[in-house]
Amino acid sequence: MADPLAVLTTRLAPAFAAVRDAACAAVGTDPATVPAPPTVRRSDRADFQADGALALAKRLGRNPRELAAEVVAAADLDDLAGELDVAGPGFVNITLTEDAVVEMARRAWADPRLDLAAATDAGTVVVDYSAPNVAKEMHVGHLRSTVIGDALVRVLSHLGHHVVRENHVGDWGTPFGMLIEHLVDVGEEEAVAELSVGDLNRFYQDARASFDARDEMKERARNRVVLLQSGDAETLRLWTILVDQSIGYFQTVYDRLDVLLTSDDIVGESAYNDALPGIVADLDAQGLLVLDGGAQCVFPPGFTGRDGAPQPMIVRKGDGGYGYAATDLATIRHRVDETRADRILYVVGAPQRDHLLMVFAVARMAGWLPDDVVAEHVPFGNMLGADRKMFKTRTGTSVRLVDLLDDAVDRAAAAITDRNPDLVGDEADAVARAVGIGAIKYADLSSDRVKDYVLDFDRMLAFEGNTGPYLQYAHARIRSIFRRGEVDVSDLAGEALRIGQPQERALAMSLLGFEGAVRQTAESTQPHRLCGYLFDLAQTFTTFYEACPVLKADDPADRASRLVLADLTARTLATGLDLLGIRALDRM
RNA sequence: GCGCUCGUAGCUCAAUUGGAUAGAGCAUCUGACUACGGAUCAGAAGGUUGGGGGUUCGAGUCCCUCCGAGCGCGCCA
Repeated sequence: MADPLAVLTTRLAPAFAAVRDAACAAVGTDPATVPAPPTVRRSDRADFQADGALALAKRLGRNPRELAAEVVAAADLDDLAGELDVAGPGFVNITLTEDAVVEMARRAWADPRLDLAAATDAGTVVVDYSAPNVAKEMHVGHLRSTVIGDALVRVLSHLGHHVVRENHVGDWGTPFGMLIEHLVDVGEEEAVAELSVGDLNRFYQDARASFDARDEMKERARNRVVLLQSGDAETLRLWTILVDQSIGYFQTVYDRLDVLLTSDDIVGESAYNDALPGIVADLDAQGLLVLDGGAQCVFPPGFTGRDGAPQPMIVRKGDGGYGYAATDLATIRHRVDETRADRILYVVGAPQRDHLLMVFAVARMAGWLPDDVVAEHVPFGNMLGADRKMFKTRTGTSVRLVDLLDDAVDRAAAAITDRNPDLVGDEADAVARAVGIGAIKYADLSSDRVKDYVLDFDRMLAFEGNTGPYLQYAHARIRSIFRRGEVDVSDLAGEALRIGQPQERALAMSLLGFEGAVRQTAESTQPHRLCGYLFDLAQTFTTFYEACPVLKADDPADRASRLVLADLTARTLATGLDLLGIRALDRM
């Protein structure tokens, strides 16, 4: 394992346990009730610090420095670290030996996976994300769910989890009466032509306008919904046209976005239709169903509404139709019983929080969501315009996602011809796409997802600062070293690694942080952690590169060692970018 | 009215989930190098973490309370 955090945690655990046991024996406390994790973290004062003695001292009413000293005496880290120090109120400071750093970095370099260990608790994780609506344009709101979900899928997969992607597209409900009737009005060929080129906004708005303007249309739409729900063959055929055309269009967006989603991942709301009566029946059988105001509801405890009254979750509406809560419950049931999920992530906007918590609560009450299955809302904030309000066009409509992507790629293309005129033709186009799309995605991933963020093309496309282009540039620059030096990486296999210079050591230490960053990203479901790590790594590399000549090193052994560090840096950046769904470039 | 989320340098954001002296990038200022990709590096300056109180060895982080912004709260999904 190339993760010093994990290694040190494992190696220090016995010492902390021994100190805990002795201290407990002295005061007659049951050691089993006193946890004693070392809690190792990076430190400014040393390579790492172990904080465990502080918590232990508090729990047992002891002097933390004393306990820390006992830990130091009991610990055996001679092969990894020099002298351990007790510092401050009771930290144990740890500095790795040069040999230990070299050994771990070498192992990472020699391994295609960068020596990143698989998760010990690998299980099945369902990630529910993207979820556009049939016959409706994808807008910037879908960007966040799609991009964040995709990054989490990649990170979890890389850690060895069995990840099941699910795109819960909105392909059912009352709007389809209106949409199908509009399809009939414009004619199938015309509608297909409109939808296949991705003009979903116009189709939907025309349908809406027609619906709003004509009572006759409202009547037809109502009847059509009934036909749809009763399984009328002709209606289903028309509905399928809408669904297929939309899914085809969504796929073109996913391909442009470089996300993993395919049509195989689509499990529309309609897929659960047959399960809905059973949901209601089973809730009723369990005595959880309450008829209230004509609707069939469940009242999970702890949820209150406007006037402090209990908040209902409507599973079946007064008109007999099923609410989306019913579909969500059926979805959970399926994911637990059939998919055998251990963890279910919902990458859904923050406003849905209460709804999802209620669904989870009801699913637990009904026994469909066992205690050992984790259901987690992964909320995110809004993309805002320059005015700090919801990102909209001047006319107040939502911005088409594809227009946003076009804009980013155009700007990236301009920036690239400006900076590197040698890059032309297909390669220039490919680079512009990778940089433009990467910039958008990185901007979305690099700040804490629960917060709103302001869309700013100039900033996200800047080649300085915590941006996608900066990381892509850092990678390309390293690759150019190998091109210019005509270095064959495989020739470096037997070379010793040297980290005598502080910048060399700092780079090696940064490289060893990769596994921890990936793991932390998975646990917190916060991709910005990985972004922050990669940015720090890139900065550490440029500092190294400035101070330590690589191709021009005086000593051939230094040159070889630095090439290894450079190659490992490039591969770590490339792997990290890949986990974010962003392309690494060899030239730009 | 109730609830949720957010508030950190002039600007855009971090802070390993309660750890040591709150860190980066823009922008500003001072230096370095006739450049292994200058799309650079070294450094300076910039903070009462919205205000106030509390919890403890230790708080940007947890609790209470104000202020401000956004979003939810029965038959749309």
